[in-house]
Amino acid sequence: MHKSHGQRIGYLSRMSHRYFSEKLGAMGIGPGQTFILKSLYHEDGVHQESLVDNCQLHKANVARALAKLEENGLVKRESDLNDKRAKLIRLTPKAIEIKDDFFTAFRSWSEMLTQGFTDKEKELSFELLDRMAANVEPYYGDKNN
Amino acid sequence: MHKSHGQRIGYLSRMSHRYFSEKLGAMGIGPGQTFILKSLYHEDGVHQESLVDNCQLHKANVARALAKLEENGLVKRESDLNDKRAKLIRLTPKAIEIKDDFFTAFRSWSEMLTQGFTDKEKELSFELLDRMAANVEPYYGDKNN
DNA sequence: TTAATATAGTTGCGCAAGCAACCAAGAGAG
DNA sequence: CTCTCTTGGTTGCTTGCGCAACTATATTAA
Repeated sequence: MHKSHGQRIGYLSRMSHRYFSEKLGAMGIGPGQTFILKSLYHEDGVHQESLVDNCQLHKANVARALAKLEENGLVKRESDLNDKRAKLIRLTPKAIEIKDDFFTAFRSWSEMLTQGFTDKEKELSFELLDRMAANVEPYYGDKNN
Repeated sequence: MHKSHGQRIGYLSRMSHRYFSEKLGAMGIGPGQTFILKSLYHEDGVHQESLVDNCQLHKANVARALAKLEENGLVKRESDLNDKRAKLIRLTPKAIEIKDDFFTAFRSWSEMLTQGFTDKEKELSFELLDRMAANVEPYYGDKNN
C-alpha cells in the first residue's frame, strides 16, 4: 500500500523514541528530553522560555522535561534575580561528562536514517524536511508551540 | 541553531497530530486513528493483525484505536469464525459516508507540507522518507512494531 | 491424545505531548 | 499608587504510544 509523507514521518518519529530510549535511557535521559539537552549543550545558562522556542515544544512539556532532567541530576534550575518569574537553566558537571556519549548516540541515529545516502541526498533530505517544517510553522508556530 | 533530521521529524509528527485533531476531530477520529482508518478505506474487512503490519503500530495501540473507532461508530469488530482468536474489522456506513472528507483532510496535510515544492521535489521528499524508514525497519520492524 | 508452544488480542503501566486553567511576578495606564 | 494586562512557569486532564504480562484459541510434538 502507498504510504504517505505523514505516515512515514510518524513512523520515524516513533522509532526515534525507541532508539533514544535504548541509547540514552541508561544515562537518565528520556526521549522527550533529548532535544532540550541538545539545545543546552549548544547554549547553556538560558531561560526556560528560550528552550521553548529552540525546541518548538509546548512550555508545559519543557517544564516537565526539565523537572525530570533535574531529578536525574543533569540540570539545575535557579530563579533569575532580575525577573523572579523566570528560571535560568544550567547543565551540571554530570551532564558535561556525558556530552560525548550523548552526541555519539545522537549522531548515530542520523547516520542510521541516512544509510546508503549520497552526500547530496543527505543534504537534500535535510533541506526538504526543513522546508516542510517551515511550511507548517506559519500555521502552528505563533501561539505557544 | 542547526536542527537535526530527528528534530524536524519529531516536530512534523507533532504538528500532524494537531492538524488531524483539528480537521478530523469533529468526525470522531483522533490523530492516532487516522492511519488505521486510511488502511481500512484501502482494504476493508481485514484482521486486526494486518492493520498492525500495514500501519506499523504496536498491536496494543491498534487494539485501543479500534476500540475508539468502534465507540465512535466508524468500525465494527466481529470474531472470525475460522479462528476464534482473531477479529475481522469492517467499516460502518457512517465511515463510508465521511470517506471523502477524510481524504480531503488527509491530502491537505501532504499539500501543506510540500507547499512550494516542484513535482520533482515532492517525489524526492517522499522517496527519501521512504528510504529512511526502510533503513530503520531492519532494527525495529521484526519484533512487534 | 495430551502437553508444550505459538499466536491474536486486551489490559496495566509509564512516558511524551497538547490544552486549559492557574499562580506569581513584571509592566503600563489612570 | 493602584488596577489592569501580560508573561514565565506549573499542574490537571486527555490522547498516543511502547512494553510486559495476561487470556484464550490454535498448532505442533511427544
